[in-house]
Amino acid sequence: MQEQYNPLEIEALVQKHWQDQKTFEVTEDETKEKFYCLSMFPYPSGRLHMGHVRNYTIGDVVARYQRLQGKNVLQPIGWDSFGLPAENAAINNKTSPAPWTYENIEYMKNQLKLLGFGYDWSREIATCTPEYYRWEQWFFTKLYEKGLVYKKTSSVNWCPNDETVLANEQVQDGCCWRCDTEVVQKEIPQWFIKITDYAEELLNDIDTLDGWPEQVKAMQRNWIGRSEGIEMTFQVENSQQSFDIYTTRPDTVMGVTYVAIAAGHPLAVQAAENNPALAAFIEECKNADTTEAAMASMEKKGVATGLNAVHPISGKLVPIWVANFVLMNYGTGAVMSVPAHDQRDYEFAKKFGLAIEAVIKPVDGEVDISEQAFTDKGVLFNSGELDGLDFQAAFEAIDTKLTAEGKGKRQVNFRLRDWGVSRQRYWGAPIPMVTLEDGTVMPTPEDQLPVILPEDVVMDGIQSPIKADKAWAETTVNGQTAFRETDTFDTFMESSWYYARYCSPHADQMLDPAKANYWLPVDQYIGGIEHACMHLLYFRFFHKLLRDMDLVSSNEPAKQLLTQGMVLADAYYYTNDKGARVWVSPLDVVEVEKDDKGRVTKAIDKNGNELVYTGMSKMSKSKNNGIDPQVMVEKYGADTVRLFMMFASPPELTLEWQESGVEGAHRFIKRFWKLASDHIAAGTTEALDIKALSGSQKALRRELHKTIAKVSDDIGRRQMFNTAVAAVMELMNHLQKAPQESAQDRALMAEALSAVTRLLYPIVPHISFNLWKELGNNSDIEDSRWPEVDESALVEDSKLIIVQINGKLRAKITVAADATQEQVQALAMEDEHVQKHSEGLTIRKVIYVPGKLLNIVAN
RNA sequence: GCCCGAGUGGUGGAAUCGGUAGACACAAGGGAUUUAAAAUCCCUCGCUGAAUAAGCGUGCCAGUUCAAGUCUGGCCUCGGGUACCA
Repeated sequence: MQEQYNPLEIEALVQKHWQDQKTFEVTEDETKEKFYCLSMFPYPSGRLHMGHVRNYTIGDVVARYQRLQGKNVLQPIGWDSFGLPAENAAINNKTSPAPWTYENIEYMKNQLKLLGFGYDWSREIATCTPEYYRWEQWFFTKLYEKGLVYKKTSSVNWCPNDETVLANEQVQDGCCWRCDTEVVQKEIPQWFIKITDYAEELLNDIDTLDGWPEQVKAMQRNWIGRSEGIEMTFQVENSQQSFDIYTTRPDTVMGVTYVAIAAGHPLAVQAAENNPALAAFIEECKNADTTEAAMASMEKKGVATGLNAVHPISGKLVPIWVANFVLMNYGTGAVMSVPAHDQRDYEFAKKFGLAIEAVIKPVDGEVDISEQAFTDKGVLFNSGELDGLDFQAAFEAIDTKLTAEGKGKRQVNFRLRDWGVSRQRYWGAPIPMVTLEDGTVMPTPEDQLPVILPEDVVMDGIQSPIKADKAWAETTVNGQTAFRETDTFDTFMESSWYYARYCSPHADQMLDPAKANYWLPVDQYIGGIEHACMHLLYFRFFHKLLRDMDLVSSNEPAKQLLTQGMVLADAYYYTNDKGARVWVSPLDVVEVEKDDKGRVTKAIDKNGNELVYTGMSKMSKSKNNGIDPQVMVEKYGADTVRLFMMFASPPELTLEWQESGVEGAHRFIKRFWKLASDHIAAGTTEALDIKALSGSQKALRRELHKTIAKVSDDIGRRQMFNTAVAAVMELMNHLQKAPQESAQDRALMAEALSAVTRLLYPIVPHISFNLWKELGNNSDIEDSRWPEVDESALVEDSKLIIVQINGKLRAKITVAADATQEQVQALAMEDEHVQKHSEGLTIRKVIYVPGKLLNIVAN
């Protein structure tokens, strides 16, 4: 074996071996326990970034660990290849989205292979191919037949100059990013899937997701947002018209002093006919940014309609206002306003001089609303026959009264809204719906599926090619001329079921239920925390839809979920002669001076510019601080990059890219290589005789087996790969110092190297593959088993006890493993520091944590 | 705004169920080896302090406890999401 560690040579050979042997191709095998390990598939943006490397290294570590547990491990990969960036890139590069996407896939596929991920490449899928999206189209038509799909108008960002729909991302400060024209909201018909029909189940089943982080479950619960309240009807004064409102605080209803309706509400539109000020306000609201964040933080504005509503209980008249914070397409488009008990209503009432009437007071006190609203629950007053009731009693009483009078009813509401899947873009799966000449709207007949998206198109940068080409939409259905839908699906559609398609990627149906039920649910899913609500909810929703179509039998798609943090890097800039900041890649920084605390005081780039260091920030194009994984792999090898990624921080936290840390990881691998190669060069070893070991040999073997136990727990249960690596580093420090004089010294080293090779295998598979063979094993490390802990090696005959006086550390004493509390306490009292600090004090209490700690409480 | 996280030495982080704060690394400083350099190896390394004495120390302010980085309440700062970026 070579004395010098040469990663690029080893890695190429091992990768070729895996490819030739199809090491990671798997089939259903009922004799083995299965393990489905899935990382969120990448968008083929061009090159792999460090976020991908982190995500896929975590997945590969889990998959390889599980394989050594003897499981039948499926680890697939594919491409989430529809989406907006391809359209922008196509326009910039004067090409079309399809070739740009396919070239990126080829390039990134090679990059994944260079990192040595153990994927079953025979299952690779790309969502932009008709072989994939045809089944999505088919599934959508089935959902339509089941009544889970409907069409309604909904607003989109509209650029009046380009006459095109813009994504939220394409709206900057309320203007079009391309032409800077002010963006307006436009109502257009769009397709929706009834995710709200599954809201209750999606919420309840969160409780079954034991392997999901509490953080994600909490976010999903809040996102679905179940609430119990009362929907009640307000009559319009002197009119047959009425409108509904929903409230979760019916106890405050007697404090309603006005109602607010959305600008798009029919009553508002009607009232505006003879009210130019109101009409102008409604027009203004149309152009407002409708994202939730913008809605919540904008200035609250309103205009009175001049109409009054009749309070459903008191019969009093309250004014109807149009307010910019009430949304037409959320809830009923109208809200009751109780300024005394809702802070937003309070501020609105103060601003516009509306009445504020307190009707709730604390159980044991008076209510003070001179500064702000009183929003806690309490006891009703100023509420006629409801006076004295608490929240729950008031809720019941109001429900009973309104139900009897037909003016309202108890209702459960969800914050969750139905899923709008229509996009007015080209690079997506065409929505398989047609409109016949006679106006009938229906799904594309099954024998006309897939509706293929033409790939040979010219992008004009404004209109979708399938909208521009009028001939594309024309077809014949039921003997009539028909026109295809030219909108495409939201790309969340593709990413909602790819995990299931991987189980039978070439099936001539959406999925093969037998295969899907062998592999599903996913045992470990890994991806970014940013997907907590949207993707991960659609993913769960689709699984339930598949179940209700008898395609899968489980209720949830993934048992265990790991959400990894972002990757950050140093960012530097200098200011050029025009006063603009020029961001310099950390790789181009050639000279860094640090003070004696290690803080950056000066940095110079390769062109001699003096730089300003701004600390760590998310790797991004704008700060030019993205580190290309490929450059790092070429410099240090894939194993080093993988090791650094796993060691630098726990998977859920952000990771800071430090090249010095990468060098540290590289040094460790070289030490590992040298330890093994020195051992191998010294010749064969004899069998280990456990009974014959000396005290120091026993101690070393205890370290080895403690490490095996720790790494198994860290990787298998805790998913703390950083501490697993630290534990092996610690062991390696011991091994390097261990004498290699006797035959048993060498036998112990052989046991240790065999174990360490397998402990590190999931993280650094190439070097481990190589050393495993060099250590004399005939079969591949992939066919080996994870090392086992020898419990007898862990037994210790003495223990370290921490001695505290009044909770402060005063001594550390070593006692026999079977020492009693009395013996420990007696030994502790002999200690010089313990005596000094307890002098003149009376012992009040002694707390003993067996084998760990003794705390003497004295004064 | 709302929902969810995070905050520990010069730096990344460790402390798993309330029990030694700083494992393992990086950086820095010192030394060995070398003609020299690289590589490698050894030592020091939270703060104050002469100290292997003592005190202080986990974003801030309170609290619970024999004991708090960890639990409770209230803040501050940073990050993710907020329904058409993926």
